Amino acid sequence: MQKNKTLGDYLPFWKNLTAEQKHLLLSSLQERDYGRGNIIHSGQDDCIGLIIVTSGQVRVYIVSDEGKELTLFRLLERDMCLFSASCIIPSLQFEVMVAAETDLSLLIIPAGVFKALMDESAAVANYTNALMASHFSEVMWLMDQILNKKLDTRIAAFLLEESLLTSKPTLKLTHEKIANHLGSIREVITRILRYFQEEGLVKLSRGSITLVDFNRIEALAESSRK
Amino acid sequence: MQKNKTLGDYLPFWKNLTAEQKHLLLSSLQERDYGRGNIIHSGQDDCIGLIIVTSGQVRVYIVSDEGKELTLFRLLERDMCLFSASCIIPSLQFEVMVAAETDLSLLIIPAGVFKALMDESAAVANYTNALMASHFSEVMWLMDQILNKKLDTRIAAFLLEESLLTSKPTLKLTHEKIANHLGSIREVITRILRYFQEEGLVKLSRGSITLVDFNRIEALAESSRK
DNA sequence: TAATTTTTGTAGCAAAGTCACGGAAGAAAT
DNA sequence: ATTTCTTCCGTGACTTTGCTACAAAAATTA
Repeated sequence: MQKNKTLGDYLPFWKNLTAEQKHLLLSSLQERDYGRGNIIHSGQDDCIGLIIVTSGQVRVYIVSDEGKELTLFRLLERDMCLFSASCIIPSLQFEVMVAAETDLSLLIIPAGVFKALMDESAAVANYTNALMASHFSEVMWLMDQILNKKLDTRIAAFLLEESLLTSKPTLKLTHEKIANHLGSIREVITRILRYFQEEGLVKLSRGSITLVDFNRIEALAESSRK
Repeated sequence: MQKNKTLGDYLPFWKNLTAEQKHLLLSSLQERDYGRGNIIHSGQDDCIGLIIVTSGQVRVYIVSDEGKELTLFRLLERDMCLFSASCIIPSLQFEVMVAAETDLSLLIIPAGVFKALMDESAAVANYTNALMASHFSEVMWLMDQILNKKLDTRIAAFLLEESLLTSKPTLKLTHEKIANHLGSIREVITRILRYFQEEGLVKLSRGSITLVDFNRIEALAESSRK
């Protein structure tokens, strides 16, 4: 890969860097591939660095003491994430998991290198700011969903999102996985999907869900989105 | 007030500023007082600037479409908050409310001034970063509470926090206000407080709650804190 | 004192989470 | 090909929390 060209493409602050800084970034930059399901980052101590998704799909989520999960957001191509470099921002005090949802490739800027750049360059620091703010905004949106929306609408929205990501009407998903995304539990998802099926919205079978009546699913999801 | 001395005291990045920057800050700095219950900041458009609490107590919270509230965190003396200056970080895309919980005094750094400093100074930008990260961390802690803890333990913890803040065992609080803090609803709070009273944890009367059995309240709250 | 507002109580139902178990579908092993 | 095993799903009974609606009690104001 032509790292030089690529990086300038990914990083809005690239043009504000000195030649030395660019060189430092390029020479320390790592490329790494992960297989579907692999953990990229786990908890506070882990600090591989800032990641940039070049292909594939990443899931950022939290896990409670009892093992209940909740997806905070996903990263697609060109997205970046700070949480895998939480050690460079000491006041970021919470545990997140970052995992590969598909086979994927990342660029990794080592934590130490990025920290150095942040300390030197206001442009880098401000970009970091914007990045964290956008993650923060997604989490606040999620907070509103959890507190104020009914689960059926959230499931409907999630199913649509999935079929959009995979471009298929049939999703290879277990009820458990849906529960893990939405911060709910398997039994409740089963219950509601069953109801969806009775209503003719979806067709269920072991390990897969086929969206049948897109319009009505969308109508349901709408009331969660607004 | 000796603004000079004070500001250097409040802002960790003060020593990294140039003389001009210090002057800019000092000359633009505002001092403002708010009465208990006043709204300091409301929603996206409002952008008075970065606030520093010099005395009193601030509540930062969100309000849903249906009017349900949830306290994100509080600010005490010496605390700072970015949300009243969300316009300087365009990717901060959510609506928060900031209100005076007691009579209080603030220092206000106008948004434009702070933005200019952030753009010039990596130290300021990085401090902003740290500030946002610590707010973010508090919200993530809250997310865990909401998703994974039972309401009775959250109420117990909240009552203790209140009695710590006011240094009194009798709290002047309505059930409604507690609900607004915890993102719940009045009836449920009433129900659980009633149960607390039956168990001899608290003594209730209109508009006030007296903590009776601190030990058992703490024991309950413990299971939410860990 | 009467009228009004605020706060609390309560009942009944709905939604979501928890617990416990069983059974079915598919994969792996023999 | 049959058995074993694992993963996934279905279900019922129960708890917790939220929602709706209404009423009573306490404080405030007129």
